Amino acid sequence: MKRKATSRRRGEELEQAILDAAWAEFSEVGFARLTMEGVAKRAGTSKPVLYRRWPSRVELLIACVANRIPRAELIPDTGSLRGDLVALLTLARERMRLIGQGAMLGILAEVSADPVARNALFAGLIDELVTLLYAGVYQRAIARGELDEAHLTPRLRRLPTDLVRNEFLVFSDASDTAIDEMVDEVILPALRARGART
Amino acid sequence: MKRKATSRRRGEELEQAILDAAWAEFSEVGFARLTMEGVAKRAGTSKPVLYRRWPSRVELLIACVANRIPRAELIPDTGSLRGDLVALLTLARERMRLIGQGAMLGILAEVSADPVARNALFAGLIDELVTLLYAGVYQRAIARGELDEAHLTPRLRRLPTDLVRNEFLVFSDASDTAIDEMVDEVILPALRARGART
DNA sequence: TCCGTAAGATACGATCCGTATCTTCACAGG
DNA sequence: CCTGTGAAGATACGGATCGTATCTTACGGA
Repeated sequence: MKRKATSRRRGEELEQAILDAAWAEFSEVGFARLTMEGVAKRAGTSKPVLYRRWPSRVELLIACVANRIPRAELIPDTGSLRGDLVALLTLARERMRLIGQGAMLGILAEVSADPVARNALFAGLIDELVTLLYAGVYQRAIARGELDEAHLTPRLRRLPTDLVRNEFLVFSDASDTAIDEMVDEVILPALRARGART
Repeated sequence: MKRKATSRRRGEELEQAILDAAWAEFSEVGFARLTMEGVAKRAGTSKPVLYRRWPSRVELLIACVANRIPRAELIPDTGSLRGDLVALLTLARERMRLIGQGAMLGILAEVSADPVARNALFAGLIDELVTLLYAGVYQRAIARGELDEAHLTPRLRRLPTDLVRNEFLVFSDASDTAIDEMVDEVILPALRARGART
């Protein structure tokens, strides 16, 4: 990854190269062993260049992850609330697998004392799934007549993502079986109890 | 915290003094800034003594927390499954408040790559609440006739602790309102769906 | 062509991990 | 009461990595 002596990148090009290098380094050595020096070397640059853009290791990682996660995907319409829920939880799982348990925990831990970075993280990565769930899956179910707006308390809106996130943070993955359990034993019963017809 | 020159503690006495010092240090500077040297100094001993007992910083922390958390508490019999569930979730919250979000995330993060420490954590701190839930709350509900053994899938046994843990890990606390929501909007409906009479 | 700005290289202080080494004490067994 | 053993406690070390300071060099606009 050594760069030609007479080719010096700048601005956007350099920034993207660093983010790519950070992702590659992260994929290779994992969150815990990722170092600024390693990223710099892989990107063909040096630490001060990184610190000129991100104030700390964790902020670089957040930027790197936000840069890599596919944004605003659509949940396919499977024709039923149950199918859509399974699709959403599966999408959530794939995203979390991309990041990995160690990195999720590490980022959350390092961010838990810093309200600014915390808000950035939530706005960029955490709240989006809930929005997808509500604007896509739940709204479709309402259109189908399976759900009513009034059934959806804030807690029930968050429930699916809460369940899969917990599974991932504590048990490092969510199996297909686990997803089915969440949907059939928890989410759908909770919705039906408030009047959903599924 | 300097010790008298001619008084050398050993065995159990020394170990407890170290755990107390670790807890004091943790309460004062927090998880992220707790160092082995700081704990040793406060305990009036030195790092090698610590490393003779615990193989790493995180294992000392786990032992320290496990030592401080009140063990095998009883969930009061409130006369109903709902009341018992609220009591359990409240107890879980108090325990987590004692530890704090930062330390919970930090410990989970450091342990996520180390299966040995991971097992120590689960055996000492995580599984116990589920056992309390099952052996206490759920068994009483079965005796009352509110629940049947057959209603309790593994997922539903874990559900209450999963919910409150997620709340704490992501939002740093669980309010009374949040606990009520979990019980009334999620847990009880899920149990009723499988035949519980509550 | 020339100059300012940022890139890139290097070195540094600081912190903290986990270990090795060595001395000193407490307790047990004779 | 005396002495040997093993753990306690002090100190120092190598190694990693953080974030910063300093300096030279190239790019690109005027």
